[in-house]
Amino acid sequence: MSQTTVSRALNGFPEVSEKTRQVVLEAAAKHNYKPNTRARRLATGKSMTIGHLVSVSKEYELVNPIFADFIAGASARYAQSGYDLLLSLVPDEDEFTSYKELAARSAVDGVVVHAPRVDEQRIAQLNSLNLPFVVHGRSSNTLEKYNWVDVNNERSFFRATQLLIELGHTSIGLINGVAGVDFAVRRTQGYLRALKEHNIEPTDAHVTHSEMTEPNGYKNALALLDLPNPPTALIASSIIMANGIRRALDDRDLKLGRDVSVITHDDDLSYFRDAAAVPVYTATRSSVREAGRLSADLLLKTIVNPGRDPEGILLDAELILGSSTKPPPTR
Amino acid sequence: MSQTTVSRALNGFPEVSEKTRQVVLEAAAKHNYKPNTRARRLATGKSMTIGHLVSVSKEYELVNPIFADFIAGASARYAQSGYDLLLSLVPDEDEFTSYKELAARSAVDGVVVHAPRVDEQRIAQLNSLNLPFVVHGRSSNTLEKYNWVDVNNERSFFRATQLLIELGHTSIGLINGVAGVDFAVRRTQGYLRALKEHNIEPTDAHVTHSEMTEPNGYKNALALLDLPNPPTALIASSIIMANGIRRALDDRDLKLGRDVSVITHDDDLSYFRDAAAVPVYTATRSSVREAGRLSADLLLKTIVNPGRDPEGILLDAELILGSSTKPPPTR
DNA sequence: TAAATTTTTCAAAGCGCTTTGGATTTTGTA
DNA sequence: TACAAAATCCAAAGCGCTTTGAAAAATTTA
Repeated sequence: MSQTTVSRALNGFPEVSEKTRQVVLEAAAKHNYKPNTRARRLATGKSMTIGHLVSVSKEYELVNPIFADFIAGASARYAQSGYDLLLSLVPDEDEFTSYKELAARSAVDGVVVHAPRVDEQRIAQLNSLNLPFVVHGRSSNTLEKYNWVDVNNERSFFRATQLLIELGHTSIGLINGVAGVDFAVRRTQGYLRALKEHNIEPTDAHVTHSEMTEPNGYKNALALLDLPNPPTALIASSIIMANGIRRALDDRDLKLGRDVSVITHDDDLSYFRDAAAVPVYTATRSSVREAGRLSADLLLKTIVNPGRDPEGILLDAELILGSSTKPPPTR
Repeated sequence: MSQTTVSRALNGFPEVSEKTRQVVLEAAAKHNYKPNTRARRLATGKSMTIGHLVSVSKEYELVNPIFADFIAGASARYAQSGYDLLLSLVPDEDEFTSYKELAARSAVDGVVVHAPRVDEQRIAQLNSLNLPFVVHGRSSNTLEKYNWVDVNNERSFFRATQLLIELGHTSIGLINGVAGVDFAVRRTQGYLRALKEHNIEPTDAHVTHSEMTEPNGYKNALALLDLPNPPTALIASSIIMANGIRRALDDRDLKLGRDVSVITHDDDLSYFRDAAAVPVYTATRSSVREAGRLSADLLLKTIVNPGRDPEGILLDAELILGSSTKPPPTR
């Protein structure tokens, strides 16, 4: 039997009879034959690989656990479609160099951009490279067309803030992600809009920005709690920070919910799933794993059909009522 | 100039003069030329790719944040040596199928095995595939030779338990990882050995096994705290569980350290780094990122030199004294 | 200067597949 | 049965590199 026939049988072409296909498939199964990835990729001109570049700040070497869940969602889709996932952690200053290198050596068919900034350069750069990509998040200050999957951060944090105000809180802290990263900016916007709509004067010192680690949640919560007029409620950008906030409250002998209300954004991380009947945290919840799935779908669609117009998918976070929010304590 | 010369110039062969090499390098840099990965891999017969298969329990779809840090450590080494990292999340029941497939289609030059069980099948299977691999952890019940990088779990937990006993605790709970996973078994062994050496009768109900999530830390801590004779100290297998334990103590109006002592294993995760002058948690600390680096080194060495005898690297966790351990409260 | 040696270059083969275009076989129709 | 059409198969080319083995150029030695 010729090589051609075998190749066609395995790749599901119609030019081969069902009978021979069966013979081929059986023989392949028997000898555990799988077409050599390297040869196949060269012959087809496709890499069948999606690149995820996770930028790591050189100084701190942080890897956000959120990536793990996002990638878990995406990975399943890639596998379904026969794609491999190439993961690369790169120092953030030369992330574009890495994209360019991947494109130049034809190592990937598409890439996912994580954590875009408000004024993200990578988007225009990738468009100029002609490498299909999807952004997890958005970039407010760009006119480029691009694929993205994002949560409605502004609206979520508006609602969260509003909820606290309606409970009677007038002094609300925001423990946000790194300044300049798009989602953090939008969250601050939502927070400020809610304050404004209720005629509450915002206080600069009530908003903190940092990597969303547990220690930073702790540190920033302490900073806010130790203010002369401490906020009675805190909004956190990550459930990991919320864990740090709990620790800070502990240190000050304050009780979460009773003394200080907390709302957190909840990415529904698999190791922090808040699935109790009454959730522990009142939260704006949106599964980052689902975002990973959707991003993968979008990217694969774009790769298969390169002419496709870029698309944006906006997810709405649910506002989940838990036991971490109460009216402020009466003095 | 011939293709041969260019190839040799770029790949650093000595047969090309320094002058022509410079010309080639400049031209390549100018046009951002990088040899096509697909063609190069076919020609060389190497995949220049390391596979990380992370098994995901189908039921819960959990992705342990520990992987993120481990992979971060490994990734840097791969990049240095020109290797790509292929990440694949697979349902745990068919993990070997995935290894076999990767090997059959020559997609990777080596793989990393995560979270081996006491009676791990994958090790013998991989040896039979002749695919270089390194295990993060060990497998007690196998006679196979294999590369591994592990922490001295037995000793660490022995020391942790001993410390608590010396502080005066006689009732100590262990909130461990999933039963049957090698590291969890060894930790239990260390814990039991310390109890035995101090003539403390172990109590079955004082040891819990589960995925090391925050909710499980909470749940298991509550279960222990609500026992008729609750332990006065807890040992946790992960700092994420320790966060759950803190929440459980909170719920019972107990103070960490003062009312209940806690020691946790601390993988030095980047989002949970306990770097205060006086660490929050007394902990057995060992950087999982460093383990990732060492694993990568070991694997790359094995790939370059296939005849190499398998090697094991045993890391010793430091016992870090923090503020979460005190003598038991006097009644 | 000529021969021997070393350095530098190159044409061509080959990596293991997919795909093209044509040949062969089978099936359907008159 | 004979022919056209459809189904099935195959030989060979090509994917973009690396590597081999040999040729050409440069250098050294006699």
